[in-house]
Amino acid sequence: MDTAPTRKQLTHDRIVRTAAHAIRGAGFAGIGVADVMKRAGLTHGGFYAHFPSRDDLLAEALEQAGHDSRERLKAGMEASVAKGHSRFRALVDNYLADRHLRSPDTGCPVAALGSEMPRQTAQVRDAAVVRVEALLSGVADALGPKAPAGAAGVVAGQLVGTLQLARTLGDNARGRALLVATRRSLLEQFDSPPARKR
Amino acid sequence: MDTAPTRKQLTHDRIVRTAAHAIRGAGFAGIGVADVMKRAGLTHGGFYAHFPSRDDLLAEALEQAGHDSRERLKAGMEASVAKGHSRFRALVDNYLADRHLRSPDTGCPVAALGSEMPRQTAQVRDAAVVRVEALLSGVADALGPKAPAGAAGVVAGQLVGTLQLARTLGDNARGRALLVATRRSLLEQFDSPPARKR
DNA sequence: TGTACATCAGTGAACGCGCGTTCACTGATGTAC
DNA sequence: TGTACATCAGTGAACGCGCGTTCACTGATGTAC
Repeated sequence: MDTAPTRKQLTHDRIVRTAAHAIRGAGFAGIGVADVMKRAGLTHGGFYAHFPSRDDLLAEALEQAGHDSRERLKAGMEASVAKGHSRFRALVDNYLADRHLRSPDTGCPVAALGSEMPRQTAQVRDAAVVRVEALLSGVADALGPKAPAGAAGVVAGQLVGTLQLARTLGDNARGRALLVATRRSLLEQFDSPPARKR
Repeated sequence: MDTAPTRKQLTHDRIVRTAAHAIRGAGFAGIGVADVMKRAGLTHGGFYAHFPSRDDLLAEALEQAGHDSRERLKAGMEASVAKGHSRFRALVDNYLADRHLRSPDTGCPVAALGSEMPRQTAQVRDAAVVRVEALLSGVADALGPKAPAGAAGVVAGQLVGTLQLARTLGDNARGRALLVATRRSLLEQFDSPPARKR
């Protein structure tokens, strides 16, 4: 039987969740042990009772961020599908939503950390690869079984890159125009019939 | 008349060029003043005779990286065009070349730093926006005047995102497969006749 | 062409600060009887 | 139900280190006569 979580496990979870937001908001390099502990309502001294090293936290936080973000995306997609849109359109509209421009700390960690991932330690990089794989499988799932081989990778790259460029341009007309153009392009290229009949 | 560069200007340039490689290889957060000065063959004390602050160096280095990378891309594209490929195909083949996977420090700074850009100080962010604009105009140029509106943004996002994902997966079969699939997809979607008649 | 001096570019020691990590400790929680 | 003790989770001071930045200085370069 699953035992109830201990006090320590609850605290551990709280730290990881805090860090999962922090890395997406400030980058791997932008967060410190003391800062995360403080935000979790603790003092930094207790950190090493929970994690062997800062890198262990980064790896766990990355995983948590992936789960958070996936959950959020799923919920948004279900709402879109309920409105009659294809799963692919639901994915594209939700991933490239204007809202996602503003709040990187609750969004996709691959978009928030993409360019930093190849530079991390082996441990963190491994967790990053798992996140990329999860994104690819999520996209493949939304594309459906009839999509051409390699389409998931193409679409994932497009989603991640466009969101980053749009965030760099800013939460303004130019950034949003980039999102709009990319949503349209992806739907034209990859959307399956169900959504076409408007 | 253009005066010959002073010794100081030459040194300044050397520091900027060194930093232009360093930021692409290690990220904005991954390089320090002392480190860059050492790599440029100097001691760190002299730094502030050249730059008001570290951020000033980052902004200049970003600009330099953009110029470097654009020059390199142009040269590669000219070779491809000489072989009879369209300008767009030349862009795609060169930007998403396997070689680009391995050497981020000589490649496109937008791909190398994309996810870190929105988090920088206003000064560095401004330089980043200029880099994104330069990428967009380079892509628009390769697409030619008949391309649909917004296509440059779509293609730029695709190039940047795919390269990042491929780098995260690694310089191996999986990373390269992502590049191959994206090259094919971009050519199918956006390439103009000249290159089609193989 | 040679000397005297001013300017310049780069050196290296020092600063305060925040980082990741360690550790002796305290007070709360849980267990034994 | 109540007391005694062991275990546990979190505290806070301290560590060595490297960071960005400052500054008094030195030695090389350039200019004046």
